[in-house]
Amino acid sequence: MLYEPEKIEARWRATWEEKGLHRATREPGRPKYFCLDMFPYPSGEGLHVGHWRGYVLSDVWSRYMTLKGYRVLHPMGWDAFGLPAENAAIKKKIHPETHTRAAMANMKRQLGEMGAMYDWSREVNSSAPDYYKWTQWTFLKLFEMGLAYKKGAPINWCPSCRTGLADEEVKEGLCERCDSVVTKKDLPQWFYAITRYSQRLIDDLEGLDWPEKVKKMQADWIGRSEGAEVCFSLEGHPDKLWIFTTRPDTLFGATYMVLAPEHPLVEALTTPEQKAAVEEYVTRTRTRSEVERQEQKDKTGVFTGACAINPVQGERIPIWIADYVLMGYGTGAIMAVPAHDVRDWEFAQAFGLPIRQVILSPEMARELCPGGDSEQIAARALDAAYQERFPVLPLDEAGTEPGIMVNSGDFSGLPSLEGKKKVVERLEAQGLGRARVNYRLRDWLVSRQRYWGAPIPIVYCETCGTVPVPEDQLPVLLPHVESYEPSGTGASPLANLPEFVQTKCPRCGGPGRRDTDTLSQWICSSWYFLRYASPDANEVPWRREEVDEWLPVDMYVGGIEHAVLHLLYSRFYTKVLYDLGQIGFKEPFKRLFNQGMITRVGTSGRLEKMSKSKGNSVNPDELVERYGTDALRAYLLFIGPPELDAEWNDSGIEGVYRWIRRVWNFVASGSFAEGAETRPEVLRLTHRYLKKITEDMERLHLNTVVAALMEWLNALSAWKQQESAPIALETVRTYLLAMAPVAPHVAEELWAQLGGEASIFEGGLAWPIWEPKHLVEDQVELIVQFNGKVRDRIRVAAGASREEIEGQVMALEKVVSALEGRTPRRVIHVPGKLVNVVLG
RNA sequence: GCGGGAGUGGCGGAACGGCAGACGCACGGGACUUAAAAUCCUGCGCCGCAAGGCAUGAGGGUUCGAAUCCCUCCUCCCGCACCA
Repeated sequence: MLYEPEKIEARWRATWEEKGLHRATREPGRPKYFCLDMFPYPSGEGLHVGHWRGYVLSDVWSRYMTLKGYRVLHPMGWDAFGLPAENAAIKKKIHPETHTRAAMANMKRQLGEMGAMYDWSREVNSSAPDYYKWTQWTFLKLFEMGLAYKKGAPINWCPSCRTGLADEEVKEGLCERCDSVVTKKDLPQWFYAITRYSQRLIDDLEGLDWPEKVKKMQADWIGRSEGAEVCFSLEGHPDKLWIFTTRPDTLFGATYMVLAPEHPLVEALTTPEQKAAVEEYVTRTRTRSEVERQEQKDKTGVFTGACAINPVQGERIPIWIADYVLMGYGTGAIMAVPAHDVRDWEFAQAFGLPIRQVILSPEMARELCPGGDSEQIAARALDAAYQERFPVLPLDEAGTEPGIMVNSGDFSGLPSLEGKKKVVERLEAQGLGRARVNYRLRDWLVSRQRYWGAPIPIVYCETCGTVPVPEDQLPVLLPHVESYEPSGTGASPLANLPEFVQTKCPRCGGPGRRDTDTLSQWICSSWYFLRYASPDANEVPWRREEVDEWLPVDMYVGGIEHAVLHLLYSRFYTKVLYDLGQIGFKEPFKRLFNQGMITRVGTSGRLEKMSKSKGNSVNPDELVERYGTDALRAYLLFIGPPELDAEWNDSGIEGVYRWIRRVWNFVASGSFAEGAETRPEVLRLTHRYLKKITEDMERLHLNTVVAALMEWLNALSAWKQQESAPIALETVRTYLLAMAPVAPHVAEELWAQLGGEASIFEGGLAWPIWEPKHLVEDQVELIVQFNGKVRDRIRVAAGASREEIEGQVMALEKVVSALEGRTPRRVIHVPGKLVNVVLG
């Protein structure tokens, strides 16, 4: 019988579906396992083998966990609302709704052919009213908590996507989706106050079984930094100027101040003589994009004409404005210490401002006091400070390292770390400062000026103001429109629909206008994993007992591109819902796995991430037709370590296809003995590979799992050929179980051919366990080395003593001739592995 | 600039203090075939007829023993990038 995958694969998938084999069920006594893929957006271009990689990985893992006896929830759904889906539709000039429906159907067919054990009864679709009703509900919950607010501010604007963007969606000044240069635009927008969760989002990273890289990317993005706020009074002006610094120990070295050009005090402070220059600079800054700012890193700025008073020694220092100080961070103002900050140094150099050293680095201290111990160094530094030797040593760059405070009044002589605390203490006592922690994270901009999304459930009423749509009036349906292209004016396409916009105020019944923006797709995907627990719930977003049953997600598989977008937002949402008492856990994803990309040389001639637009995509449909799904699955595992990128090789799949066919022929052509395996050699072989495969599975080293399956088959084939006695059926069945997660269709078929009545996946706890007793050998081979180089090998009895073995080694012909009568300097004996004879 | 990851045959990779190159791809030789495909057997890091020597980006170090640990450097990839 020939191996013809097309004849068995569809049949088994139909059988699995009929039996409801992949339905996740509640069943007391068996532990649950939630294995989740990041849900895709329906693209119309379908899936390429790069997409398959992650899905195959999670499916192999789900099937393995099933065989280990877990009740596995492995669902799939569609991130169907939002920019990616809408842009895909616009590109094809098809209405997003029509396009999305067709794309989902095609992708669902492809996912079906993959043979993944998805529980399709739980499919979710974020663009369906019964889903986005609850997306809107989450918005209302955040609104009630005061976490959703509207503010007018210059926002990130993508002129190509014609919508506002969150900071996380801007990469190096370019739009994350379309690479256009992001500009600034003044638009009132909805924000989520994610910054209130900054510290918790950092703290809870610790317990997560995630790649360290992703945890670090999140921690860096949130960007905690400890320092102090310091109050400067202003000369001839009643207001105070608050600044944030991480280096209060350098306060004596502040030689000028800088305000962000947007700082509220700029106008009031600027003197008449400087007014024109300052206004010109402010206007210029406002029109520059992030990219322009990044390209031109030379420091620019203008003097305001005003001066501030240093709170520690009363010195007058000039106040400048410059765009290297950002309004969005800290207080939007800094004290500049050019001697100890590289940016301030550059600015001072550019504008000829004074540089005063107030920290003596350990190297300089040594130079001033050669050969001295640390006390002498400190004393010498003190001496230098008291004598007001200024600067202590000529600086040729900013010294940012900690050291000893000098030129700092009675703080001189303190190590800078201690000085930080002392300076803050004194400022606090005088009411002129306080310790303070700042975060780099900004609040999350969630409104989009686009059509294809969940409408924001808010009504504006002239008498009641901003009124949330009551829960029982949800969903606010997205109207079907003919013209859905973004306007680009900042108004969403929905603003052109009077029948949508004009409504009644839910509070007073008077005339009201609906909010016409839609919610970012990142909101739809910030809670979808909860919906899988109760996809059919109508009256609630999810049933508490079902969420408690299945969540949190035990294993989450997806690309690293979501390291700070989706994963940060989902963690925030989970914490908010926890605070609301809606769920009982604080982190959504216990374990995270980022699969590597599949790359291939594209039209550009370079090795790039696979995608249709780069002309390097490989369609799985054709490969499935030619080699079958099982071969493609196995090849995507075999291609390399799953966490690393891998280059697609067109002929690489041949190897795994041949392996599967050899398994087929091995089983189909064989006559096997009934009952258990008795020969220790075959048992040893079986358990050796079982051990290797189980251990590699646990570590997710799926490439070596496939390699071990190949080796195991090669060994069994060789054994079958050379021995007259047939191999036991049990041995073959064990092999099929071990290969089942990788190649489920062929394993299932051969299992049935060997008389299996139920599905190979139905056993529960069917994963074969390796047993140490079968691995024991009576003889072991040891390597014999001279000076660490392999020169010979010997077989010794497994229980042989050290003396026996070394005696045997010393008697070896090669050893005798190498020694030439001398005594070895040393003999290293690693039991079970080697004997290393160290010659003189 | 700062931070992280990676450099092993013609190629993908394995080993992660103890036999470097498992398992495959490609390629060479052979069997079967009228022939081809498929399949099977066999060879395959480099130098050398061989014995042997040399080999894990480069150089140093630790160790009886280093692809693996440490230091310096080079190259590539990724993240962040005026966040005070």
